[in-house]
Amino acid sequence: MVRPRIVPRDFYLDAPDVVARGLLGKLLVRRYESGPHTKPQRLAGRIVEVEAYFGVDDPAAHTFAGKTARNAVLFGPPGFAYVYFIYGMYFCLNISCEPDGKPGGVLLRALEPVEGLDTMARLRGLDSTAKPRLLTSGPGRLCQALGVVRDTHNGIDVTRLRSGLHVEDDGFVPEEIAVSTRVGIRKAADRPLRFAIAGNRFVSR
DNA sequence: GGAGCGATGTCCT
DNA sequence: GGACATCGCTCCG
Repeated sequence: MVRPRIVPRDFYLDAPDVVARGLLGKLLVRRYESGPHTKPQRLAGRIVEVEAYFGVDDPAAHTFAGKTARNAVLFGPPGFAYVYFIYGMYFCLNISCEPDGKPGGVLLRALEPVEGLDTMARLRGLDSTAKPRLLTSGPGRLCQALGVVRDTHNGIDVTRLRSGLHVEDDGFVPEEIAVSTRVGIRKAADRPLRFAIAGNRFVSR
């Protein structure tokens, strides 16, 4: 392992499938403050499952029908969080990629929890003895475990420490990447754009 | 352990 | 009005 370093904006300039593969093994880190007088805590998980969404020629992408108020972040510069509300209950987190003006993003689907598991369990409404797998295996679950919500996090820069949500590289490199089709979509459901660390227990489903 | 299904808010057709 | 990049519960094997 290397001294952890924040993943720079250049990393996110590439096409969604390239960025998606590259994100596997990186750490998603949240600086979480439970109250005004408590000191911030690090919540961190290793990214083990992602999906790529192309901007224009991908019918499954939120950006397929053009720019709207909701998806504007995906049309902006790379390295920003796109958080949206789904099924009336959950949030999902993407990171924008491609140059400014060209839409594209990567959905984070599962983490292997690394730091702050107790707090993650509490935020998920689970007992601290709950199986770690229930904390962050799934796009809605990982947002809940890290306290990621749209009001606070949509549009923030994940290449800045002060954002409170960033991605860092500690040198971990996955041995093998498993490729499959994306989960939970109807359109373009046959495209091989889901990537996961092969054999990792924290991959969803 | 897996299929089926209801909950529930926001956005665009 | 319908679809939705989900989850957790029930029921069945």
